[in-house]
Amino acid sequence: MNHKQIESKWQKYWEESKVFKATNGDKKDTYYVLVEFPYPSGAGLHVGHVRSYTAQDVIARVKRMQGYNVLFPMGWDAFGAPAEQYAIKNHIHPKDAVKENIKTFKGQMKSLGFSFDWDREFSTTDPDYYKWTQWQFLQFYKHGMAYKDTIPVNWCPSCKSVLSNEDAAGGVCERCGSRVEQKEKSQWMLRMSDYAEDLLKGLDDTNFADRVKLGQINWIGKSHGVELDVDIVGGGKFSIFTTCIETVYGITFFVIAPDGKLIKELMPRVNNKEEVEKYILETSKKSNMDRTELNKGKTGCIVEGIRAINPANGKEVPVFLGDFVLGDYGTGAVMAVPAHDQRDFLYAKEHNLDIIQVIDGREIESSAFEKQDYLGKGCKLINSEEFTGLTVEEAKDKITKKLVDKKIARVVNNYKMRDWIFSRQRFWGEPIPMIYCEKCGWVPMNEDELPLLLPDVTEYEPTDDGESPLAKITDWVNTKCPKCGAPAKRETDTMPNWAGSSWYFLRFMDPHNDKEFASMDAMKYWKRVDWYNGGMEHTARHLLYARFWVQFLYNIGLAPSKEMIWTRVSHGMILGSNNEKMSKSKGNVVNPDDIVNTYGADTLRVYEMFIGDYTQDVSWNEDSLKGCRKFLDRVIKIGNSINDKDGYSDDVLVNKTIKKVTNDIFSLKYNTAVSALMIMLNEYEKYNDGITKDDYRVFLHLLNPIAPHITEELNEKYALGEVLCRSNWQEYDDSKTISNEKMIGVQVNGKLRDEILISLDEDEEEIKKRSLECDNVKKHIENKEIVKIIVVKGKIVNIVVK
RNA sequence: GCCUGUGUGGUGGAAUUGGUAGACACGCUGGACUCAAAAUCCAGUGAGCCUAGCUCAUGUCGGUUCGAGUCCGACCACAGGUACCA
Repeated sequence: MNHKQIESKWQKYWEESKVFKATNGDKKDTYYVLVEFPYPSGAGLHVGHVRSYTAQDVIARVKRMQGYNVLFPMGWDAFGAPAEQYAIKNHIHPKDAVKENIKTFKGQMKSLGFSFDWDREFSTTDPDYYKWTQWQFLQFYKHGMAYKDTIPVNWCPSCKSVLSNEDAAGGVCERCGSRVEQKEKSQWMLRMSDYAEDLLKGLDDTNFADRVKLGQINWIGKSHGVELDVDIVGGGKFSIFTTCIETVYGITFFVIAPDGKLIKELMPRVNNKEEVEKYILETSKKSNMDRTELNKGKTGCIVEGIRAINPANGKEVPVFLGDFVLGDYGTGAVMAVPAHDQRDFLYAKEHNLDIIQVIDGREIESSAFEKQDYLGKGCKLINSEEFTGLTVEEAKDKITKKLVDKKIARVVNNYKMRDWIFSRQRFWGEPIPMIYCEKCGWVPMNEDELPLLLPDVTEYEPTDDGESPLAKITDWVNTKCPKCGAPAKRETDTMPNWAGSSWYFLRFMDPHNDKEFASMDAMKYWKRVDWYNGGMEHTARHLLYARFWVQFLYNIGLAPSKEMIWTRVSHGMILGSNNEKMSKSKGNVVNPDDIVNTYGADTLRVYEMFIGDYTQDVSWNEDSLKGCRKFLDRVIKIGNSINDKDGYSDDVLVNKTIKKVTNDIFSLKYNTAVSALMIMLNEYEKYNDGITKDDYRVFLHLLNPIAPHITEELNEKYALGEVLCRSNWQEYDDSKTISNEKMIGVQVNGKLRDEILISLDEDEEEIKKRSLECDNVKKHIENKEIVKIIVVKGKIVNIVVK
């Protein structure tokens, strides 16, 4: 059989008959299968894409056959740096490059037979789409959720350009190799930290895999502790946050962030201004990498003239600057207890500061006695006035209560998750629809003027001072203030790549709506994404952004529920045959087109499902691929052995396989679903007088979601029944999934010695008796006392002897 | 360092969740067909030994149990994420 012919025949049928079209309002139950829409790069579809798309396609196809109205859409996440880089190099408008790439991707996807509803396709770069991304940004702004702030960004002094964290990996500019510095820049921010608690709680209303939930929980990084006010000698105060209030009597100094607001306020009172300012400058030149990797916990500088009072015991201690304290986490200041925190310990040693032990348990000569070592071990406090002698756990409560009662402390939660930096100094992104007026400040564009289109230009390089390329286009930048009409300027930053992908799944529910981003009716109809698949690398950030976006829309009445993604699963990567990530430079890239040409789309699909555990990484293996082609050839061949009998040749085999394939598909065990089908075929091949039409039909049907072309063709060729993709999924009779007879093992003292054939309704005493009669069992129990005989129904017999 | 995941034949991987370890497939070996090769088909394939059988085997060392790849404790290795988060 010619796979190319068959594939194009059925692909044409699916396209023309619109079997995969999802209609809003259909009375059937809905099921929304989503796979992360790809970034259409110039390299074309990767075999890794094929893995997850096939898996989701299988789910979508089975759900359709099970009678659901299935939404299985596809689109393009096409804004972002790679297209812009390509445009800079080749002087092509990114829009044109994207168009080309989409064409390639779409062709490749069609050649693989994915059952997407192409009528709902869109790209994040379509003005009809990004109009609504901009509109939603305006809602964030209008609800006080978007604000401008000056924050440090990665800056390459030689390229004169702002770099993303990815481009500044290792503290070095990816393009020129210079050291990256931190530069203050005014950026749009979204108040995501306001949603930290809701994002944490919302996880209970999802069915995400545990490792995905954990990823989210860790990223949000909640810690429970105490915020404590600290008086400064001579007036004034600041606050610190701690999770270890039990160590408060061990404070020997405080450390404040060099990049925080506090030191700026204190500056007039500082005696060693020069030294302090030098240290602040040094810190600003370091990237985050330098701050964390180099001189761990040791650099710092005393702030002379400022001394603070330990609120627990009134003792006066010095204040330092240290770049390990971050200006934007907690309060930007910490209490230092060198006896019980390793970082404080190193700092104290470096700067010759006192170390006071307050928790008993072990000596602290060479390292700090930290909370992971003393918590829950019944350790007691020392050197802590009235709290001395209490256990750590008791002291935690009592010290907190005392300080809270004195109104100098508050019990609070802190989160690692920060606000979302929403500005990029790039050309190829959604323009932020804000206008700056000298008189009125930042003014949002009128909603009815959206979309704010990206201008057509030929230069995409950022400006010398790190502004977006849009800043150079004065025609575009200069406009009028929507409020007062005075001359004003547009925001020239664009949105991050994450913006468009934070709500695309809602748009798929109602993709052609020109009145709203999606109607409430459409969103209520589809309810949620039932099954979402994507890469592990997106389970933290993308998923968090998307959930935040939905929760915000829900809170302002524009989404039907707070969590709109139910199940989220992640696939493992496909590595090259040398077990390394596929990349051009390593020469281990496999192009799916070549495989489809040589072996056929069905072979590639079967192979990618069979290759191994779906959630784990696997490496490419051409030999194994050939084995899958061989399997399909045997599927074709066995059609020649159809006899004219009715029914199934083996009821148990059929029912068992239907059950296994169905269950495995919905528990991500595609590999064992395929193997169950291989076993079924192996059995069929053993029949002396061929297989029945029913045997063949049920087999083809079960294989259909994975290998849709060849199975439809064979089903048609032998006139076995209705087109498979329109047929009801096979049901099984659970009572027929197990045969009445079974071979079970007979053990003596846990070691297998023989086997007996039993029937499932056989009496236990009878089984015991027959077990003892086995020749090999007799040998092993000879001259021994039988202690007991354990019979596990339908599984095993174990004879315990002494 | 911390978090997460993974360690099973020559290879990819199974194992009904504590019950016959190695399903299924690849590879390899032998055979059939062929002038020959490819393709296809058949048989074998964890290691070892005193080979009707026995012993050892799921990263290492202990433990629980009639019985452990699976549970518990300690450790080792690899991969990914994260990083001075107070």
